[in-house]
Amino acid sequence: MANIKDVADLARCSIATVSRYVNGAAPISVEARARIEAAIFQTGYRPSEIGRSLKRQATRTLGIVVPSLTNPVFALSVSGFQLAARLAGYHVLIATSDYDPAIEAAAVETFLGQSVDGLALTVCDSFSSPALATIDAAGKPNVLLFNPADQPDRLAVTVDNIAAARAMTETILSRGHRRVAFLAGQFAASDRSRLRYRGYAAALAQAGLKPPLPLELDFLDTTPDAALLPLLSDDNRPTALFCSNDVLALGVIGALKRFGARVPDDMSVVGFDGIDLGQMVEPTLCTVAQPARAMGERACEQLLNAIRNTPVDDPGAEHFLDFEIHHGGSLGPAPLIVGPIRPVKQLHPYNNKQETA
Amino acid sequence: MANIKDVADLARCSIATVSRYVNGAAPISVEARARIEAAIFQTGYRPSEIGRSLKRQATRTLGIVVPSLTNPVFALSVSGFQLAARLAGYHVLIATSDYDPAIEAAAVETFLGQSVDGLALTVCDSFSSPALATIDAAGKPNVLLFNPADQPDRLAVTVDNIAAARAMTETILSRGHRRVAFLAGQFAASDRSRLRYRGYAAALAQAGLKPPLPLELDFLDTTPDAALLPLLSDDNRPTALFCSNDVLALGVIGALKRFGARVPDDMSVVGFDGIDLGQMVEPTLCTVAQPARAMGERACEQLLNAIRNTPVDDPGAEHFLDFEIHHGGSLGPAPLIVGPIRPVKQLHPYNNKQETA
DNA sequence: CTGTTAGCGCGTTCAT
DNA sequence: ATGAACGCGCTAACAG
Repeated sequence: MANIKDVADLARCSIATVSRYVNGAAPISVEARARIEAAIFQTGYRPSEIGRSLKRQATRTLGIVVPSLTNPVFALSVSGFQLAARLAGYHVLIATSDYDPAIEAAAVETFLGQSVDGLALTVCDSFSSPALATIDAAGKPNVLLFNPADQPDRLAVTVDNIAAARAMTETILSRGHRRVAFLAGQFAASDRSRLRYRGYAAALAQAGLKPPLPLELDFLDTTPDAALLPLLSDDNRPTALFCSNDVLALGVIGALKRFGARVPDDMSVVGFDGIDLGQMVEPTLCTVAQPARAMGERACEQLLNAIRNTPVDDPGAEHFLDFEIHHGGSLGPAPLIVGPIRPVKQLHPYNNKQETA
Repeated sequence: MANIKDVADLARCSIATVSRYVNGAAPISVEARARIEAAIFQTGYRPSEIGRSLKRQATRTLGIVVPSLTNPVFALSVSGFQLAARLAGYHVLIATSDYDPAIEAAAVETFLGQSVDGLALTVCDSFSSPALATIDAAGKPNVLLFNPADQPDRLAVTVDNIAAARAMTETILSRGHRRVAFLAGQFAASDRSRLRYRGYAAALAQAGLKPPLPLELDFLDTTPDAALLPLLSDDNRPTALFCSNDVLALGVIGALKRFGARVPDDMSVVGFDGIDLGQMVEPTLCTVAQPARAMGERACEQLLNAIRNTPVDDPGAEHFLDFEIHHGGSLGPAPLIVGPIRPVKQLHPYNNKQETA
């Protein structure tokens, strides 16, 4: 790989002149300019960002850590973050934590070692995050994405999860449902899930109903069928299920269909996130949508402000974006007669390899 | 941010000793070791990867560019790539091209400037990719992911798209279908789509059928409903639709349901990719599954081999992984009576904002 | 307009 | 076992 000296030698000038040309930092004589251009073309020279970073003491690189890339809501937020970063001339390093605080912390260590200029992260629990502590100790600009702010001066881009879940629960209740269960995928590992449960519980309480405990479904490689069975086969089964995210909700709807239950006639199901695929299925998924892409973009802007120390009206405040209730077909009126739901087909895992071609 | 000299001063030793301690490169006296450890703890010192990279002339960083992160098949492959890289002690830079060859090329420029040690990429068309040309010119180790190899000595991790599409088409034909259409999302911008069409066309031809031209559906912010109308409302409409990817297939199934058509009774639909969500909906999506996560991992391994110049039995060969036909419920037998399909509801876009909370 | 030089953080060679 | 010194690629301050 050619370096600046190779170009300078070939162009018969000093490296300073080449640098000035590359950065447009000062006027260059036409002859020198021509020789430099030729030399750059000949050598295929490309300035080394790592050399630049060393000198500049800044990398123009941001880090972002999310629980996973396979949940569309995170993929979308990363996408927005990346776009905003690129428009501002920044690069992005991405890490996934797999909902593990230890991996979170390791990713942060990595990023600090890489000298990123700032860091966005969606952690499991912002109030007890070793990763966040590490960043603070290092004094790196940072912003939370989806998580609530754990300190008054913490930057955070999120929606009001409690209010959102409360609004959604009220919507469910308005359709006549009185037995509503809350299902969570990663309850222990997600402060969002817990906030949403609080909103749900508050709405139920206000309606004079006693909120049941959340049902935690930790299904990864299998269907949620087995875990749902006790809940569904009860004589006093719920008539509506509030799932803490859309991926979970779609899985639950699949299970219900396999059980021979109709959605929403026999059981209503709602989700949270507003992923695109929820609007592509029938019935469409009733959910509370977060503007995930915009949130990623906003997080990036906030972070860049912090890095550049841009004065803002309301520094270090929690940044709430609006959510939207999507009235999909998966939420219907409470059924008049309710019976237990039991499997009619044999349970089977998702990844059923039925034939190899 | 503390640097190695700060630590050395505090520990009353030279930077060389600190370096040796940090890298475990040579034995250190117990007293010095203790002082260094204390100093590191006190200062919060973290070795600068950028300093190391400058010295080492290698960054232990890989780049990967994919069309988008919001298509689960790419998100999954990136996830696998990332995992394999981390296990090998490498970091990963990710870029998305949005199916634009110019952005692809720009991403490659960026990565080269960042001095990544190697590059994995899913390009629009490997046979006419400026990005690929740039990498070759720079002599950077690289591997194609999902794309076919454009040269004999190109590393590529893919499935045999032609054979896969052919097998799937034969499966469709075996159910009695005689009019099968091919729908592509990004036909022009995806060499995979075109290969799959070739496999499809070959299977039809072998069955004595004339393959119709592919129908290109470039729907991003709207439903495919309008674009499908001419095809579906024809008296001689197809009885099965081969979609070039799963996201497209799910969108098409949604459109059919909105039209009041039943899948698979009135129309069969199959996809390509094998995304998880395809198995969560009812009917489950019949598709040919690629091991996307494993492909990402394999691509990473191949790339690392190339970087380390590991001798391999079959260097620079196209690397085919096995695909699998997933027999989902969306493929049924050809209907006995076939009538045109026309909309029963009003068309509406996906992102119908029905209420704001 | 151009060249010389110092120094960013680090690993390493060569002494000791 | 330890330290001094160089250089990786680059930019900026200074000198001309």
